[in-house]
Amino acid sequence: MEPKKKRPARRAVRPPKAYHHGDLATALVEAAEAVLTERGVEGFTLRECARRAGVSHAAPAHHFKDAKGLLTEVARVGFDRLTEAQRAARAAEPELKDLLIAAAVGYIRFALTHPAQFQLMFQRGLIDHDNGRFIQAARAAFAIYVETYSAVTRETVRLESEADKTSNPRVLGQWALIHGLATLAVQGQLGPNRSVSEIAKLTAYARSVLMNAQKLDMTRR
Amino acid sequence: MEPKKKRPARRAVRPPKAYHHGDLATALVEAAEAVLTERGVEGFTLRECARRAGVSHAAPAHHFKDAKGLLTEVARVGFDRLTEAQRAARAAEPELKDLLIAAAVGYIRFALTHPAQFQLMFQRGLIDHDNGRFIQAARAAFAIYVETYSAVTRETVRLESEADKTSNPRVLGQWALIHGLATLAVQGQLGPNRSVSEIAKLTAYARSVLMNAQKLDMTRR
DNA sequence: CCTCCATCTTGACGTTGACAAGTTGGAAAC
DNA sequence: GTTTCCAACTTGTCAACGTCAAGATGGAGG
Repeated sequence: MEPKKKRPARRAVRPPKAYHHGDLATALVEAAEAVLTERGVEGFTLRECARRAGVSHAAPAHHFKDAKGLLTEVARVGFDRLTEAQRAARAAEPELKDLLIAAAVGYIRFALTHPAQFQLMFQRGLIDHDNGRFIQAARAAFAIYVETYSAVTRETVRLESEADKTSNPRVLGQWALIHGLATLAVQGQLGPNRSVSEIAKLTAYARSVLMNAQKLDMTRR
Repeated sequence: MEPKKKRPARRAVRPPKAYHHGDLATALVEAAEAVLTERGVEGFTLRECARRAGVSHAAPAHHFKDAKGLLTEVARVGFDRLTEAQRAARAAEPELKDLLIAAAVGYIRFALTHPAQFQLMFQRGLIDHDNGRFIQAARAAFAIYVETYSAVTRETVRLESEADKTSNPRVLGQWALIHGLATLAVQGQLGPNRSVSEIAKLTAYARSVLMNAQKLDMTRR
């Protein structure tokens, strides 16, 4: 990335900042993201990431234990982005009643614009699911949605433990609907996408599906 | 699969039947399924499959072009099983109004009992999505659901082209909901599963979510 | 200036998917 | 019933991968 900004002569003491390379950890994460977008999840290679970062093939081991470690970090960043995507989409929506749909569209748009990352984030085996920071990031992404749901429906939904995700069938149903739409779209099961116009069309579809579901939800309440 | 039926002395001319090995193609598919269940999608190895089938590492190439070819066939078989699971679940349900939910539970139960296969079936990059037989099998699994939906709701839904999947927001929404539940459950996002009792609990949850959704759907109609 | 250690490199090992070339054995032709 | 032939399978090889071990390097702290 850009060269380190402050105190070019002396680097800060501890945190992962400037070393011989500059900041290999983040450089590797960015390289990994690029590889994922270009070659997909199954085309990911640790050595390729090292190559793009301009270091030897064994260098990553000093920042991430192994390939799974790097991928876990990439997934964590992905969840942060997903959280932010929902937050931004929600913020851009003026109508209170459409907040949930806006967040959902943000969710789906993220999935469609970062398909490989999205696939990685929800894939067992490639990620260390015991990593605390990863767990926290993943939970935050869901929490945003619960929070929005709560705001729109006036229901008080708290997310205290993992089990709570399954405790409210209404929230679970909504989340599953959105996640299902996102995964089906990403995997091309809803017809070929890729192009920007197709993505727009799909989010429009998603919007109508969600509108429908929510209207029903409201009708019943 | 079963040994050739006619003319035990003489093998039929063309179709993949008994060779030196017996029926390597199916043996490889079965080995692949075993590897997937034991080691997961990312632990899959062509050579391991060959080993389990008792042949050399290059033997699979004569039946499947490459690893992707074998995995595509495994995924195709998986879709056949998914179709059958839905059909069986539906057949066991006496109440007409609950047919759709029964099929959906069959869908989710399949996903939970064959997690690796399910993940493979809906994963880009590992599968040849241009393979005709695969496409047909995948479409059939969805067609079962559309058919059931149609039977329950009296709506006439035809599945003529790929684009039709996205044409009816009602069907798409239902499918997405179920698929979302299945994928989230498989990836452990709804809490740890694995155990049989957990699976039962999850399908019960799914049933209630679906009941809720369908009741709303009915209310509105 | 010197020392130390995190960072990075070099080299190696075992394993993988794919390819090429050789072997085998049963069906078909004679 | 012998021969021919070719699909099915084997052996050998290659580049690339992830991981480990051991060496090199250079900036920070003494």
